[in-house]
Amino acid sequence: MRTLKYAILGLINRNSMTGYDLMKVFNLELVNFWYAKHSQIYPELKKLTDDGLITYETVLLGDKLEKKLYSITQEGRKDFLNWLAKQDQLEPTPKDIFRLKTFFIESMTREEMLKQFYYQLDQRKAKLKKLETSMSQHPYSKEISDIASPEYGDYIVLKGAIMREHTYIDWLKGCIKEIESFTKPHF
Amino acid sequence: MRTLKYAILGLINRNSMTGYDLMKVFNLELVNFWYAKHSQIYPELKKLTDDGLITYETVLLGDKLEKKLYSITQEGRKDFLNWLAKQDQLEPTPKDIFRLKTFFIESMTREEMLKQFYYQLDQRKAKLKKLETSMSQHPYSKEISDIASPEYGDYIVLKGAIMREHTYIDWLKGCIKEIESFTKPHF
DNA sequence: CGACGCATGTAAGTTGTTACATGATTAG
DNA sequence: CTAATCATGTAACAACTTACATGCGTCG
Repeated sequence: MRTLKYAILGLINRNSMTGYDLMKVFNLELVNFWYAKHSQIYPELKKLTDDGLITYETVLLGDKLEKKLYSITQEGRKDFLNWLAKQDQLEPTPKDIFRLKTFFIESMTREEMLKQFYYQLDQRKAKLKKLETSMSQHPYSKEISDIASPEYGDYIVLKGAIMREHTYIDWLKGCIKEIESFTKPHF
Repeated sequence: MRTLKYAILGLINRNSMTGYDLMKVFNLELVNFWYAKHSQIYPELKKLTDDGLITYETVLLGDKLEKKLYSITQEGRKDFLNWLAKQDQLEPTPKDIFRLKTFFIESMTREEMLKQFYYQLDQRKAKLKKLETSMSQHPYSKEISDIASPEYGDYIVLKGAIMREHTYIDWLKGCIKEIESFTKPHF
């Protein structure tokens, strides 16, 4: 589906940036729905340049360090907007190792089960806290300005990530409660 | 992480089965958290056999059709249980093309946005309906019998899938409401 | 001057998808 | 008889990860 291609085009369409910038944006801002290592980004940038969807100018940082500042071309923007407007079938449900382990729960002892669930719960809570911190610092959450601004996109996906994390936590808590009610019930 | 390996070991640990059976289980029962095509399953079965984690006996279906019925070995079970008990760090958040498109929402017109969101909503509702049908037919939902049965694992992951789908739908509805309130507000 | 961050790339390997390829069995 | 399902595999490709590899800039 070439999703990385369009993620890169979309970001460069927002602002001209370098491969290094892209890497940071992916792994800090977009990490809740897309990401890529630099080893995947640089070859893709080369490909997109060859295809005429982006161009770059070399910029000096200090005396020697060269960086490539990429901009989108007309053709690139057209390709991106076309992808964006396309209606997609639902993707397959994302894979989830912890849910897979949960499926096999009958092969664990109750202690193991609970240890697993509590460990997940701790980590999920920490993740949620980070997301809520981001939200509290987000400009859009303070003042609903314009639905056509890039900040609005940031804002609603962040809201979605928080909701998703809440639900995962609720599921974990429900499982724990149920398992514990079976562990020490008859007294 | 060799997750496919352990998914296969876990399933064969539950019941001896063929590659074809595995394919069906992945794409019908486990599809909400793991899946694989037959082109990935058959080579993996070969590998696991070579590594002594599973064995097979050839069974005839009719006069000629040979199928390989795989069973787990002691070594395989040990490997599987070891994986199951291992505490994992949180995986990276699953990728989601629709959330990515939502992030780029400022490059869409309001009509396009809404068209996208409503289309997603329809599909998600249909998916939820299917999940709820599965749940209503699930033996465990009728009579909470034993937490140590395989059905319990089935049941709680299905419950989790329903919760996840509900939340996705709530998010979509929230976005639609917000966008519509901006589309026709000042009259 | 040392640590950390900026900056860009390649190589090897794993995982997963799509397509190619074949043939038997069963239900209507 | 024919379509759907059962059954097993390989080949080519795409996507992604981990490791290798190098060098500059800045802050303390």
